[in-house]
Amino acid sequence: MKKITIGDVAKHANVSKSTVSQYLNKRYEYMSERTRERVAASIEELDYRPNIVARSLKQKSTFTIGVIVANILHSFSTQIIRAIENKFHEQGFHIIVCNADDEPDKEKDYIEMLMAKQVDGIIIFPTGGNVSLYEQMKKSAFPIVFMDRTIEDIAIETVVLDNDRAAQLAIDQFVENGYRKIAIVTTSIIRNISPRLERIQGYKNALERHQIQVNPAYIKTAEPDMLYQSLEELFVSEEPPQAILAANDIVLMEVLKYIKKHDMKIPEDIAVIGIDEVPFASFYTPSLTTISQPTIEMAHLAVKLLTNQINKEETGKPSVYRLQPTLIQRGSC
Amino acid sequence: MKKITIGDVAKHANVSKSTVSQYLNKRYEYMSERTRERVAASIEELDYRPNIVARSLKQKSTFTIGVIVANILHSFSTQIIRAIENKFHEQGFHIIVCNADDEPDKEKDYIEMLMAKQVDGIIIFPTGGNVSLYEQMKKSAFPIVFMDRTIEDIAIETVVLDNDRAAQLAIDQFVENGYRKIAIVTTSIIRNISPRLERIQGYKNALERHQIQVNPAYIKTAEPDMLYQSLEELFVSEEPPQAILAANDIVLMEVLKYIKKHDMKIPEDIAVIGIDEVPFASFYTPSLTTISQPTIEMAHLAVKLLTNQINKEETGKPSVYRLQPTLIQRGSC
DNA sequence: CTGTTAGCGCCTTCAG
DNA sequence: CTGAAGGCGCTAACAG
Repeated sequence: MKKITIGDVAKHANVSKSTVSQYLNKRYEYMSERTRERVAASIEELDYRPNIVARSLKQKSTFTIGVIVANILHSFSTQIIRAIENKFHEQGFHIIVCNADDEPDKEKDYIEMLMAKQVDGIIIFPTGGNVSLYEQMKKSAFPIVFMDRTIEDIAIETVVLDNDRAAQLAIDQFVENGYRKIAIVTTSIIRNISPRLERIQGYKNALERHQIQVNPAYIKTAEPDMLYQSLEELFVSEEPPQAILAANDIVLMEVLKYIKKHDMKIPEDIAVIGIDEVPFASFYTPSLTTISQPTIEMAHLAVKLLTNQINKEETGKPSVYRLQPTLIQRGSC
Repeated sequence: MKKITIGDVAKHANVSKSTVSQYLNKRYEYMSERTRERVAASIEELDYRPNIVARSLKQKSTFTIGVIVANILHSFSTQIIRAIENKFHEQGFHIIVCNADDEPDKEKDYIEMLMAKQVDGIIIFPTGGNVSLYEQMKKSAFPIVFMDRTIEDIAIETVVLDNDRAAQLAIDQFVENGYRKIAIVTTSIIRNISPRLERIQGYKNALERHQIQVNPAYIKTAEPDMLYQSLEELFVSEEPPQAILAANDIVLMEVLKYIKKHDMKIPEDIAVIGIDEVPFASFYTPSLTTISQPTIEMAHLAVKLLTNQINKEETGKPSVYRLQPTLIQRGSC
């Protein structure tokens, strides 16, 4: 099964390779009607398929985009990926998805691999552990946009949620419903991941605004497998909270597990709000109040920004885009 | 920002391009210690990155695999993709994921695109709508393995669940718990998608085995957005079922929505078992009994089969691999 | 041990 | 309108 090439088609159609190439690129002005038909027929007959690798080598564009997510286990990542893929597919681009697993080393490998593969651009949920690499990419004008997390002091276009506001929306909702002992729990902040920090800050800001004293014991951060223990600490304390803000979907699920295990009632024993929409929110019992991210918009914006960079369309706009979350009121608060 | 190439490195290090190439391919026997160091230094200094596209053109291998899922909305797809990605990543392969959205035309486009991109192989959840294309690929010895669905009369290696057994496990569980009026609901079978057919068949087989009459009204199939209506028909009938087998995760969620909306109690009013494990199964109230697919094993097997094909290792083994499901007993039945 | 030489398959001037 | 020629960046003989 020898691969058939443009040369074979040319021979078969009795024209030169360049004519076939013209045909492939739809430059029909450059050939007679008859030639065109002959070429078309030969392509059909030989079942010829152009080799995109060869074309890419020549044209310096692979029509492929890399997407590196920090952690694919978040439903947010999955949703964003889906939306990005849809959008790029419309434009004839493929995407390669990589999961850095929150490990800067993996992230570095992926970035280098993707660049070696000559992808036309990268959308990345940065771990934050490769600042000098980011800078280098930026300097070499490689198209890149950050998603979900901001990295300080780097002028790279970034699309994130207004995390402060997300937390405040949740706290407002709690306070409106009469809760004052409110905890927030989130996954580990040892690497200063911006959305987590910002959500905690938003939590504090909101409490202050409502003149509620911030109780440090009500702020819990831990790796996913330590979350159960953190919750235990929260609830066996002298003054357990009456409400919990789960700062992302993974935390939310851990919270729900804990609550079920200890036979507590939502919202009577404990009210909960989760940031990130989860597929079961609407039919869980009780239904779950959540703060949802505008994933589609975020994805589309990121795609747009990246596309502009690829096409070298200059934009004088600001570099960090914060999109607005929405409170979806349901039954858990 | 000119791209720097192997030639630049060669010049900088005062050696020939081929020596640099040798170095890149770790054939250090072919050069002196000093040369090696010089090359290494130059690469470092120039921040050189090999161009994989050029290499691929020469070597006829892109170290990239295409994965086309029929419908990415199924959690099963996501799980499989994750496992496939992990496995291939170990071997230095990238994967490109495509979502055919259950549309044969999209599937066709993707297959052609991936082949044009010279991927080394494809794993595909076939829609079933492109038989002649499948055959053609098979004939040209292009590495390919099917997943999740069987296609008749095509000798392509296929990894699927033992769907008959999956349904039987569920029915056995229902019957053991005293249920006899058991319904099955699944997504549309107009395109003869094998797992759906097989699950229905397994359902029938099990009922027969238990000497329960098969009631056609208890077998419902519909597109996702028509599922609600199908459930309505099921429950407003003269003799509503006491138990429902949800044949996949999407159906399960619709069932749970319906049940919640109508304030029914699980399992008192209606028992339910779902095929496919869902993330909230363990902490839903009640916890959900499910039939889980061995996703990791399935993915690894598919990867292995594909890898063998890529390496042209002949296997005389059978062509359809049916892996075993597991019943996870919880509280919904 | 190192350099020279041909391509891989395609695209793109540039003559004819 | 069509064809010849060169080159994208890298690899792989094959000489030296």
